[in-house]
Formats: sequence, C-alpha cells, structure tokens
Amino acid sequence: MIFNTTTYLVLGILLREPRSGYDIVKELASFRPAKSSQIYPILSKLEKNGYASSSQVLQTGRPNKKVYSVTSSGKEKLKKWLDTSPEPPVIRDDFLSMIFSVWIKEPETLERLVLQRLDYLTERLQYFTDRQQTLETAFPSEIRNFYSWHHSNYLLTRRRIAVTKEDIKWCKEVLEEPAIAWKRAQAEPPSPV
Amino acid sequence: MIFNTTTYLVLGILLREPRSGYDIVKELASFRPAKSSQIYPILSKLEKNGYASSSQVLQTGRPNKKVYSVTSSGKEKLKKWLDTSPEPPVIRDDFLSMIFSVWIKEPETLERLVLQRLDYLTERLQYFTDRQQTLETAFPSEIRNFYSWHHSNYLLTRRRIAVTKEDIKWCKEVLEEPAIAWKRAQAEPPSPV
DNA sequence: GCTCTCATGTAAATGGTTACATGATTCT
DNA sequence: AGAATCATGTAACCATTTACATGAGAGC
Repeated sequence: MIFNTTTYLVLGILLREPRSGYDIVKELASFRPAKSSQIYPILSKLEKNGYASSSQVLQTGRPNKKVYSVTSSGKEKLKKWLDTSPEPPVIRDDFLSMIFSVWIKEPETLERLVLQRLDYLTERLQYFTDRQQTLETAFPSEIRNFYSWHHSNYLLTRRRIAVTKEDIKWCKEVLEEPAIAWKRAQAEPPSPV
Repeated sequence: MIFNTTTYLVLGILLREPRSGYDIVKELASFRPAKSSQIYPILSKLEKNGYASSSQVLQTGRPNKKVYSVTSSGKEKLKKWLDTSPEPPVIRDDFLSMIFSVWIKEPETLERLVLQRLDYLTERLQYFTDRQQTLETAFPSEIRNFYSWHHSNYLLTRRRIAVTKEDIKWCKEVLEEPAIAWKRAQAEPPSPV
C-alpha cells in the first residue's frame, strides 16, 4: 500500500479521535483542504490493509455513518513517518502568479487584486484568531502539554496567525506605493493642518 | 485549448523576455517550481494555437535551442486573465502535517523537525535577500516603475522575505518551549552572574 | 573516469478535482 | 419552494512528477 502524505494526515486525524469520512473532510478544510472523493478511497485502503478499523454508527434523523479508528499498526506507521524529513513545501498561489505579470496592466489592476487579497487574508486571520482564543479558554493546560494534540494545534494556529499578519502588512504596503496611492490622495479632501 | 495557471505563468515569463523551455524551468524554480516534462508540452500547445512563436537558435559547444516569444494574441489572453480573480492559495507543507501529529512522539522529534526547517528557511531567506540586493543595485529606477517587470519581482521578493522572516521567528519560539528548552538548559554551563 | 550543465522531449504513474448518483432533514 | 447539511461513494478528467531516452562539453 502506498502511503502519501494525505494518508498520514488522515491517520493523524483519526488518532486524535475516531471520525467518519465526512467529519475528516470538515476537520481538514481549514488546515489542508481535501475533497470527500479523495478521503473515502484512502479510508477503504487503510481498513483493507489493517491500519484502521471501522464501525457502523446508527443515527436517527440523519444518515448512518462509518466511524474509523487507527489500529496499533497504523499508529506505528505514523510514528515512523515522523522520524523522516519532510519535502520542501509546495505553494500554488494564483494571486502571486498574477502579480508576476501585473506590470503589463494598469496600477488599478494591482490595486483590485491586493484589495481582494486583503479581504481574504482578513477573513482567515479572524478565523485563526478565534480558534486561538477558543484553544486558550477551553484547553488552558492542554495547549502547554506537549503530549496533547491541542498543543500541536496551538503551535500551528499561532504560526498561521503570524504569517497571515505579515502578509496583510505587505498588502497594505503595496497599497501605499506611489502608483496606487496618488489616485487615493486626489480623491481625498485636503488634510486639515 | 485549456489554459491552466501554469500556462499563464509561462506566457508571463516569455513576455518579459523570449526564452527556451530549459530557461523557463530555471527561472521558475525559485518562484513556482515546474519540471521540464510539464513545460515542454505547454510550449508546444501555445505555439500550435498561435499564442507563442519559436525560432531555432544555433549554438556552438552546446545544443541548439528553441527560443519562444509571446504573440499579440498571447499577450491579450494574459491581460484578460489578470482581470479575473484568483483562487485561494493551495499550500502543501509536509512539515506542518508532521507537526500536526508530533504530539504522539517525544519533544526531540519536534526539535529535530524545527531545526531542519530553520536550516531550510534560513537558506531561502539568504537567497531572497541576495535577490533583493541585486534588484536594488542593478535596477534602482526600474523597481520603482510600475510598468517594469522588475517592479513585480521586487514586490514578490519583499513579500517572500517578510513571510520567511516571520516563519523563522515562529521556529525560534517553538525551540524556546519548555518541553524543548529544559534539555538545552541542562546541557549548558550555569550562566555566570 | 565521474558529475554537472546544457538542451528537448515522451510515456507512465500518482495526486487531486469535478461531476455524478442518492436521499432524508433542517433552515430560510 | 429552494438551499444547506448530513452521509458515502464511483468515474472521468486534469495537473504534476518520475522515469526514460539522447548526447556533447566543461570541470574535477
């Protein structure tokens, strides 16, 4: 069986708490989005090869679900992966590819792209700041305990907040560029001195 | 013909200056890596559909090459793309997926992963800082001119430096976590007071 | 002698998305 | 009445990587 990194992520999420495929997709959405059509086949393979086991959970008023748990061999597999070294990150950011060629258009295009980006980043920052708040109030001791998964979450959330803030700062700097800012200066009333 | 974002990037890079497939791969490496097996078919398609044109350049002492340029219809296509809105970025970072599950191991694992990450980030920071220096000394006026591609490069380089610095800061914070730092404190000689 | 750079491509495989199928319940 | 959520999956397609093929010249 081929273990790609998404498979290890699925194992890692199930190890925190048994879940259905549907729940995994939701949980992954903010961290590393994946579609259900990718997750369900991974779960089948994990079970077929003994790395995970499933049990039917009957529900009333909504569809029944299949809840998966990690087996000891699954946990071992995950541990061994953590003793390896990760590949460098892959970033596919169409916004940056657009900035790459924006010089062939007018400054207005750059302004629009950066303003839209700011909207996106501001929303993300809000989301992760809320998450940090929740972690701090709901799990004040766990986030300081290395052996709790909340500690991992806390580290990742703090990182996300830090880099997002820096990205926002960069956007605001771009909007202060003369080519963009002179237009705003004209539109504004003279500053009262 | 299907234009994916990599195709637009290729168009954007050729518009700056005509290049061979081999040169495109090198140029893209630091910004958005792509293999030659992906680039060459894109170039063929662009030419077949009239968005780019090629000419053989004969060389002595090294293989001849095919240098591609963007046609006016290619430039139009690129401009239209810049009037759309980009999809949210996709980040595949195995390091972060490992941090996600590191709580099932010992603090040493986290320490090793973060130290390796610091090496990687430090190298990247050096690379982009050098690049910024080069841009500032070689193109002092172009980087301030919106209609020069050096301006786009300068914006992207500055962003990269800013977020990388923040990522490095986070790594160093993680290394100061009690679970990791107490070990170092024991290894160190008592601080002279 | 070995590895690196230059240079262009094809074939096979993997990773991931889009589209489709199905259906009850709850919210607007 | 229509959209959203819960729930699981398959088939087809797209994007990208790995592996392969070829070959000359430069540097160690």
